Amino acid sequence: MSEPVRVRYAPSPTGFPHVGNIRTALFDWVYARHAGGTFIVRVEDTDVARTVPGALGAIFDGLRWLGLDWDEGPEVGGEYGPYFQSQRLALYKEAAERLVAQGDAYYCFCSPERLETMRAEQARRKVPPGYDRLCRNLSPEDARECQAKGITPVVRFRMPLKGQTEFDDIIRGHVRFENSTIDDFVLMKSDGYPTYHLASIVDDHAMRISHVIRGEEWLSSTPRHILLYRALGYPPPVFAHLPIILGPDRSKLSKRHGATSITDYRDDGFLPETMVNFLALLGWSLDDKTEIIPRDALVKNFSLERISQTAAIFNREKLTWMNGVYIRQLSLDEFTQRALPFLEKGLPDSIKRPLDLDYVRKVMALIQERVRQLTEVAELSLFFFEERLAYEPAMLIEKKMDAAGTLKALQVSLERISPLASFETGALEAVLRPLAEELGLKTGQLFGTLRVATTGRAVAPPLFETMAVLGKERTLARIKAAIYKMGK
RNA sequence: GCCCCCAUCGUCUAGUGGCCUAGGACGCUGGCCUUUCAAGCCGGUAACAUGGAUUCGAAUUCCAUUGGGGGCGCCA
Repeated sequence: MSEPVRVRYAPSPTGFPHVGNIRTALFDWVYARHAGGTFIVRVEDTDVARTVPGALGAIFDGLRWLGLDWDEGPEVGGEYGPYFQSQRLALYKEAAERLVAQGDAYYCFCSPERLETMRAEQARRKVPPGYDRLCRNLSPEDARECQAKGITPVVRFRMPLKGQTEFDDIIRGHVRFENSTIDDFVLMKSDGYPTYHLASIVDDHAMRISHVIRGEEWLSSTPRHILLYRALGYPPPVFAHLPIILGPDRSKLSKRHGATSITDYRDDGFLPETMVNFLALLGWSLDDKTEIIPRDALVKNFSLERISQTAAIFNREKLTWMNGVYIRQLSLDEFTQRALPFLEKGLPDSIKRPLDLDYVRKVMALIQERVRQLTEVAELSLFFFEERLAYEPAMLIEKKMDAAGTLKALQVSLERISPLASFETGALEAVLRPLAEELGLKTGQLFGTLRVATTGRAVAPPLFETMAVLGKERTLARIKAAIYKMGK
C-alpha cells in the first residue's frame, strides 16, 4: 500500500446540496483525514444548461459550515488543477479522440428527436431502453456526409457486445454486470462538453484519485467506468458505493422532504458538530452503543469496512435530540455566542437594541438546557426582554386556590421580598419557601402563581433564578402588575 | 420491462455459526427526582420478511419467493 490516499468529492452545481450529497462529502473527507490522505473538491460543471445559480456557493458554504476543509480544489488550488471541469475541456476532447482512433468509441449523428422516438417505441414494446447502435458501424463516407450536412456528432463508447464486467466494491463486495445489458453511452456531447462518465474517469486518473467513494446511484454505471479505465489504459481506483439516504416515504431524497439544502439545517438552528455526528451515524457505526462521537474520534476510528449496505431514512427526531445533547455540552459563552444571531432574528423589533450582552448571557444560562434547536431561544427567553407581560389573570390562580388566596399570596410575597437587599437565588428562596407554609400553600402553588406573575407563563425556568436574572426592580413591578390584574 | 443493490424493533443500528429467551439509541410510555418545564435516573413497548437447504446448532452460510431501493439521458 504505497499509493497515497487521495479522495475527491465531486459536486455538480446543478442543485442545492441535500443531506445525501453532504453525507457523501463527509465520508470522503473523513476517510481522507483518517488515512492521512488528501481531500479534493472537484466541480463537475459540465452541464451548462442545468447549472443553478447559487448552488455552488451553497455547496461551499455547507462544506465550510461543517468544517470539511479541502486540500485541493476551488479557492485553494493544488498541483492537479484546474478543479473545474469546464476548464479542462481539452483533456476530455483528447481522450475522446483517442478512443475513437483506437476503435473504442465512435461518432453518432442521431438527432435528439430520433432518440426520443426510438425510446418511445422501446417503451411501447416494453423492451429495455437504450441506444440502438444505428451509427456504430457507419462507414467513413457516411460520417463525412453527415458532417458535411452540418450535424455535430456526439461520441459514444463502443460497448463490448458480450462478456461480463466485474469489480470489487469495498461495501458491496464482488459485483458483475452482463455487457450486453449496457448500451453505447455518450462520452462527448455535441456542445463539446464531456459527460460525467468520461470526465470523471479522465480526471480521477489525472488527479491520482485512489478511492472513489460516492453514492449508490453510481453503482450501475461503474462497469462503464471500469471499461473506460481499461480502454484508456488507466488503473482503476478502489470503489466504495455508499448506501443512499431515503426520505420518510422511503423514496430518494428530494425537495418534497422539507429542509433540503444542508444550509437549511444551519438556519434551523442545528449545530455543525451535530450534523457531522448524525450524518456519520447514518450508514456507519463505531460499535453497538456509541451515539455521541466527536469529530476527532470519528476521524480516528472511521473505516470503510464498517459502512452499512442498507439505505437509511433520515430521522429528524433523533437529529433534534442529538442537537440538544450538543447544545448542553457547550460552555455558556459558546452557547451565548451561537444563540445570539438567532436571538437577534427571533426577538420582535419592539425590543430595544443592541441587546445587553451581559444580561443575555445570564438569560442564556437559564435556557441552555431547554433548547434543542437554536431557533427556540427567542421564544424561550422572550419574557426576559418584554417590557410588559400579556397573560390572562386566571393563569395566576393555581390549582385548589381562589382569587382571594392568590391575591393575598401575591401581596404578601411582594411585602417580603421588597426589603431584600440581595436579590440572589438563595436569599429569595430563604424568604419564599417558608412563606408557602405560612400561607398554608404547597410550594407548587405559591411558586406557580409567582412564576406566572413574573414570566407570564406556566412553563419557565426555575423561579428564583428567573427572579434573580430579572432583577429586583423588574420582579417587583411584575408582581405589582399581577396584583393589579387580580384586583380588576 | 431489463440490470444491479439491499432486507434485524416505527426509525438509526450492534450482531460475521453456539456468548442472542437478539444489545444500544431516537420516539412512545410507566415511575423517581422536583416550584412548572427541561435535564437526569430506573423500568416498559417493539424486530431477525417468507419458504426451503447446509449444519449437532443459523439473525449469521446457500437457493428461491416476496418486499424495498437504485439505474437504464447529448443529467450528474
